[in-house]
Amino acid sequence: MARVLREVRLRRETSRVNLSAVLNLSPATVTAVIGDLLEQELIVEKRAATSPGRGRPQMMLSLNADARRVAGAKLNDGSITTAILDFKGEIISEGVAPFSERKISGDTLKAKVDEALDTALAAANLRQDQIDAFGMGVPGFIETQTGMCHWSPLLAEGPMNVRAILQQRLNCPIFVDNDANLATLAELWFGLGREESDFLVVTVEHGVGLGVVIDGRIFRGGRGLGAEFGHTKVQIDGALCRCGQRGCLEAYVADFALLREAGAALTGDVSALGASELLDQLAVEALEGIEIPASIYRRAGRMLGLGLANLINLFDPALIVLAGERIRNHQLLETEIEKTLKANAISVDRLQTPITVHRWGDGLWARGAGALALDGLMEMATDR
Amino acid sequence: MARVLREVRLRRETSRVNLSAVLNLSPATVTAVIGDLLEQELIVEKRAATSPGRGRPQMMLSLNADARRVAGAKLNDGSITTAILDFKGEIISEGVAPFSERKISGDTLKAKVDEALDTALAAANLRQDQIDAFGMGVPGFIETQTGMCHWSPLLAEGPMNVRAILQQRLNCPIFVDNDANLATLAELWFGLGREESDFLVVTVEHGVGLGVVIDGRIFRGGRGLGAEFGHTKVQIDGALCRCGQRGCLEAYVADFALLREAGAALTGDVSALGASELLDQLAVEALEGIEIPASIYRRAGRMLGLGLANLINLFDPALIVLAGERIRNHQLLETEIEKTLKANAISVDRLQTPITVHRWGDGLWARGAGALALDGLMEMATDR
DNA sequence: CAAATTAATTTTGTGTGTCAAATTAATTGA
DNA sequence: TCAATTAATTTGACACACAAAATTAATTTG
Repeated sequence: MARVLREVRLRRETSRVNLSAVLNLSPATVTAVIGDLLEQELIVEKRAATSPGRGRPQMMLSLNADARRVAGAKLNDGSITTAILDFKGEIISEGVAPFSERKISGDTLKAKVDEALDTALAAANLRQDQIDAFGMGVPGFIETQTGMCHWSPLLAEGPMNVRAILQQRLNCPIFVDNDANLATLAELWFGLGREESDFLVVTVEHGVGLGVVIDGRIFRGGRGLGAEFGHTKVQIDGALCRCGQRGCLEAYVADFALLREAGAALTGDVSALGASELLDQLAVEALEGIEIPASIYRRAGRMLGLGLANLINLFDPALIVLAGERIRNHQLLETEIEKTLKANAISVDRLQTPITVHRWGDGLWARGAGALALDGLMEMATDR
Repeated sequence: MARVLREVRLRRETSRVNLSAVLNLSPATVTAVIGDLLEQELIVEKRAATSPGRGRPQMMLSLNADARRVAGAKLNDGSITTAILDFKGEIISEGVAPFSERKISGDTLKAKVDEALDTALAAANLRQDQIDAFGMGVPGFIETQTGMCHWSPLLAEGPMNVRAILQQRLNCPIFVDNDANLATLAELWFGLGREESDFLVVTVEHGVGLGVVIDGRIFRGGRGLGAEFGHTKVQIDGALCRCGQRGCLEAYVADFALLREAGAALTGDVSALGASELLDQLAVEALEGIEIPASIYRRAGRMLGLGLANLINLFDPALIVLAGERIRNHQLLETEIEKTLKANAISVDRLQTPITVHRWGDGLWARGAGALALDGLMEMATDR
C-alpha cells in the first residue's frame, strides 16, 4: 500500500494498469489498494483526457492535493524560511523571519519559526490547526528519531532538542532533519532523483552537506549520524575548519573558507562589503581571470572534485546532484572538478557517474522540509 | 522464513520461544516455520541439556550440519586456497594449489581451482557432485550478479567472467564476489559482526579492501561496484598507485607500497629476500626503533587512520573490524591510527566507533567464500 | 505419589494480502 | 452494429501471521 501511494506520487498521474505493471502487482491487488486509498480520499481519479487507442480508457489516478496540508521550515544563516504545501507537494504559500544574531537560542528559534509560519499561514488564509504535519531542517548534526540537534553552526546552545522545542507551540507531528537531507528528499520527490533509487546529493553553501539515497531511501548512517561529507578530510593536517579539525573539505569549499581568503585576495576597497557581496566580488574577479581569486576557486574545485571522487569510489551512485543556491558560481569550479574526478574516480568498464547541477532558490529548502513532513505523514497513513 | 533460518544460524542453538521473542513473531508462526524447516531437514532439534527451572523444557534448534555441503575458494597472490564447509559453516577440509605466475589466465584459474578443490575433496572423502554450491573470492572489481571480474591485480586478461569459467567444471550454483566482501561475510556469519547490523570490515594485505554492512546486508554500491576504499584518495597528487592513479590509500598502506620503500630503507644485505621476508625485516627494524623503517609505518598508519576517519564520518558504523593476515604488524600502525582518528573523525556526543583487529589465517578467506556459497544457498532454499 | 504449577509448544479459527482466472465495462474500427 | 481491444472488477483460492485456547512435559508441593 505504501509502495502504491509512493508510486502515484512519483508519477503524478498514472493508471491502475500502469501501477500493476510497474510494481509487479496483479490488477486485482491494485484495484483493492486503490479502493482503500480512494475511500481515505488520499487520491482522486479522473478520466484520461486523451484516448490512446481503442479499448476501455484508463482512469487516471493522482494524489488528492487537498487531502492534507503540511508546513516546512529551514534554519538559514540569518533567517527562517517556511513554506506551506498541499498533499501533492506544491507550494501554497511561503514566509520568512529574519534575525540578526549569528547563532540563535532555542527561544529565538521557536519565536522565529512561529513568526515565519504565521506569515505563511496568513498568506494562505489558514489557521495553525489546519496543518497536519511540520518538517524542520537544521544544518549540523541531527538525530532524526529524537529530533535532537547535537551541534549546529547556527544554534547557540549545545545539544538542543529541536522537536521538543517546536512541539511546545505546534500540535501536530514534527519531523526534524539535517538540511542536506531536505535537499535530498526534495530531489527524490520533485527533482532529478525521481527516476533513480541510488544517488547522492551534495549541497554547497555555507557548509558542505551530503544526502545519500540507497534503494530509494535516505541513508543516515549506522547509528543515525552519518553522511558527514563536509568534514571528511581531503588533506592531512590541512586548512583549519570551523569545526576545529584540519583538512575538512568544508575548509576549502564552503563560503566561510572562500571568505577568509577573499579579504587578502581582492583588489580595491572591500571593507564596506558584507559577506554575500564579498563572495560576489570574488567570483567576478575570478571570472575576469585575475590570478589570485581564480586560484582560490581552482583550489576549491580541486578539493571538491577529490571529495566527489571518493564518494563515487565508495557508493558507486547512479547520479550525483550538486544542489543549492551558492552553486551559482559552479562554472568557476567546473573545470577543476571534472579534471580531478577524471584523475581520481575509478571507472573500470562502468559508466561514468553523471554529475548534475541543480540551482535552487531559498524557498526550495523549505519545500524540502515540507516533503519531510509529507514523507512522515505518508508513513503514518500507511502504517509501516 | 529466511529470517528464522538466519536467526538459528546466528545463534547456533536456540529454542522456539526464544525465536518468537527475538523476531517478534507469535509462537504459532514460529512453530509452523520450524515445522517446514524440520521437514526440509535444514535444522535439527534436541532436548536442552540443562533444565533452567520448572516447566516444560525447551527443544533446542540448530542447523543440520549435514543438510548441505559447500566449497569456497579464494584467489591469493601465488595460490588458490579452498575449503569445504558443512551447513553450519564449519570447515570440513581444506586445500591449496600454488602457482608461480604473478597474474594468471582464465585457464590457469580454472585448473588451479580444480586442483585445490580436488585436494580438499579427497581429504574429506567426497566427490565433486556432493557439493551443493561454490563460492569464489577474487580481489579486484567484481560484479556479483553476473560473476564478471572487470579487473583484478591477479588476473591476466581484462574483463573475465569468472563464474562462466568455473561453471564449465562445476555443476552447481556458483557465487563470485570481491575478496573484501568474503571477509565481511565471514565476520557477519562467524565473527565480530554477529551482533551488529551496521559495521565495516577493512582488510589490509596485498591491497586494501572494504566491506560495508548496512542493516545486516552487504552493501555493494548503487550500481554494484562500490566500496572501493583502497582507491579513495588520502592525498591529492600523492603517491603513485598500481592502479595508475595518485594518492590512493593503497599506495601508502598496502604491501606493495611498503615493499617499494623497504628496499631503500633497510640496512644490511636484503637482495636475497623475497617479498614476505622483506616485509618481515622491515617490521623488525621498525620495532627496533630504527628511524626510517619506523617512519614508513608511521606514514602508513596516519594514512590508514585518515581513511578510517572518513569512513566513520560517512557511514557512522557501530564497529570497524580490521581483518586479515597482514594485520600482524598492527602494533606498528596502532598509535598513529588512533592519533589520526582522534584528530579527524567527528564525534559529537556520539560513542566513539570501536576499531577491533581480527587476525586471520589464510584458510579463513576460503571459509568466507564458503559462507558466500551458503548465503546463496539459503536465499535459494527460502526463496527470497 | 498425586495434584498443582509452570513453561514450551501445538491446534484452531480468523483476518489480511496477494493472485489467477473469469467477468464486466467502455471504447474504436470495420 | 458488432467484433476486437484494452481497463477494471469480481470471484474463489492460497499463503502467512496471529490471538486464544488447548496440549504436553517437566518441576514442586502437600
